[in-house]
Parts: sequence; C-alpha cells; structure tokens
Amino acid sequence: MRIGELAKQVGMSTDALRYYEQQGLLSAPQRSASGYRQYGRTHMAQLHFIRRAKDVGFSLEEIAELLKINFEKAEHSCQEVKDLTLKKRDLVAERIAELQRFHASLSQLAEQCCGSSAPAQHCSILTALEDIDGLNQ
Amino acid sequence: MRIGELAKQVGMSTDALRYYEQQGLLSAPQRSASGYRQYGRTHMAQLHFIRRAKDVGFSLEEIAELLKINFEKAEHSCQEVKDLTLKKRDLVAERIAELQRFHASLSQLAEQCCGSSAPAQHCSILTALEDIDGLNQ
DNA sequence: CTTGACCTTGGTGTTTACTCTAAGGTTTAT
DNA sequence: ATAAACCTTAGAGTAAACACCAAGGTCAAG
Repeated sequence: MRIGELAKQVGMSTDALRYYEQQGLLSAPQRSASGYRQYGRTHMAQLHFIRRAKDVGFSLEEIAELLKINFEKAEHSCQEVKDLTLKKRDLVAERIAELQRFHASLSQLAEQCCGSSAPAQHCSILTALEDIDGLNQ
Repeated sequence: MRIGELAKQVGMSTDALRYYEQQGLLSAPQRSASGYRQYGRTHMAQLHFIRRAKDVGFSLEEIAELLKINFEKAEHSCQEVKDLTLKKRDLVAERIAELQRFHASLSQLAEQCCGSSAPAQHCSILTALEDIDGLNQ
C-alpha cells in the first residue's frame, strides 16, 4: 500500500503521515525500488491508535511516549515497561475523573434550566458554571 | 484586584489573561481612573473554569462556546440553552468512554507484562496496543 | 520626589501540528 | 510514448495559544 492509499483509508493527509514518521510516531516503512513508501497493516493500526489518542486530548509528544513503550521494548526491562504503563494509566484515570466532574456539572445545569421558550435570563447557568469550580476546591 | 494579583492567584500569566479577554473567554473588567483592569470574584471563577476545561482537552474555541451559553443567555430561549448544554454534555460523555477504553487497554498491558528485570522483548505490548484499535471497530 | 514594582498598548517571537509549494522522478492507461 | 495521477525531498507558510519586549504611564514607600 502506498502513502496515498493509506492516507485515504485512515482519513489523514499524506503530509500528516510523513510528519508522523519524521516525529517518530509512525515507524518508517520499507521503500520500493523507486523510493516509494510501502505500508502494511501494522502502520494502519499505529495510525488508528494515534488518531484515537489525539481525539482524547493527548499531544503528539505524549503519544510518542506511549508508542515508545512498544518500539524500545528490547532496550528496557520488563519492570520499567510495566512502571511506565501504570504511570500513563494513572494519568488517564485523572483525566476521566476531571471529565466526570464536567459531565455532572453540565447535567445539573440542564436540569435547572426550565427548558421553556422564554428568554434564559433567569436560568442559573452562571451559578452552575461557577459551582463547577466550587466542586473542585 | 489588579491583573498581576489575579494572575498569581490562579497561576496564569498576565499575558494569558489579556489574551483570554481579547478572545472573549474572560469578560472585560471595569477600569480604574488610570486604565488599570479591576477584577472581582466572577473573573476568578471564570478563570478556574477555563483552566479545568483546558486540562481535560477543550480548545479555547470550545471553551468560548461553553461560556457563551452563559454570556448570551438573555438573547436565547431557555430551550436553546438547554439543548446546547445537553449537546456539550454528550460530547463529554463520548470523551469519557474513549478514555475508559484507553484505561482498560493500559491495565491489560500492565497485567500481561511479567514485571521482571529481563528485557521486555517478549511482552505483548505491541499486541495490546494494536488491540486497543481492535476494540474500537 | 524619585525608585521600584506595577500597569498600559502594540508588536514580534515561539511551539505544535500540520499544510502548501517547488522541482522533479514514477506508474499506469490509452 | 505521453498525459494524468501518483510519489520524492526540502523548505516555506499557517493557526492556536500564548511569551516576550519596548516605550511609556501609575502608585506606594522611603
């Protein structure tokens, strides 16, 4: 599979794929005799992973760290790999907790809102949004 | 409270606060006779909200939309405000689900890893990371 | 009454994550 | 065998979210 084909399949630009390779997020594929990149299933899996990680708010640098767990596994002990994985997992857990507070606040907000066709002047949205902060401290 | 004081209290830079005001995320405060910005509790609450939203991965544009619910409430019906709030809540729910899949995958990864001092060559990290994608489709 | 710490606007610089352009080589179809 | 549609590298340009700087005004302390 050449770069254009893969890009189309995962819904990214060819430029983005070359950029990911340069940044160490996508492993360098084999080249054809004429120098064209030749991709396989592994690369597609990597790209799906990258997109999902991006969607939940990881930066490319963070994603690179996650993928490095995999790429460099020969150079690290099993214990090191396990520790890094658990550290990343805790980070994800924190983000989940934060988002759940957001979710609760928005639910409360919607409940308090009467939902009528009248202007929302007196809806307690401001109060609720400010309470979001209150919940955190 | 002047800009430096507020910035210190919320742990942001004065430049960031002026930038947020310019972008419509922080409401413009009153000015002293000499032109200094005068902030109150409301502004601090807004900033805490902005930071928490940023931490969970919202862009400034998305945060502006959330805050617009509040700022423009006089111009919209209660129903509109409620609908927008529920839409944003659903978006948050999706992100939570996505992150929970990540969390599960990383847990599984750590479990499968033996945790020994041997090289991690044979740990099934690659498989687990690729499975993350598999779970999604 | 001046020194130092604050504030103002306006502008330029930085990083991230790409996108676009240039100048050319390759492949495929007709 | 040539046009259309791909690919290559290198480098310049862009948007977001600030950071930094210059030139000047303000305020509290000594």
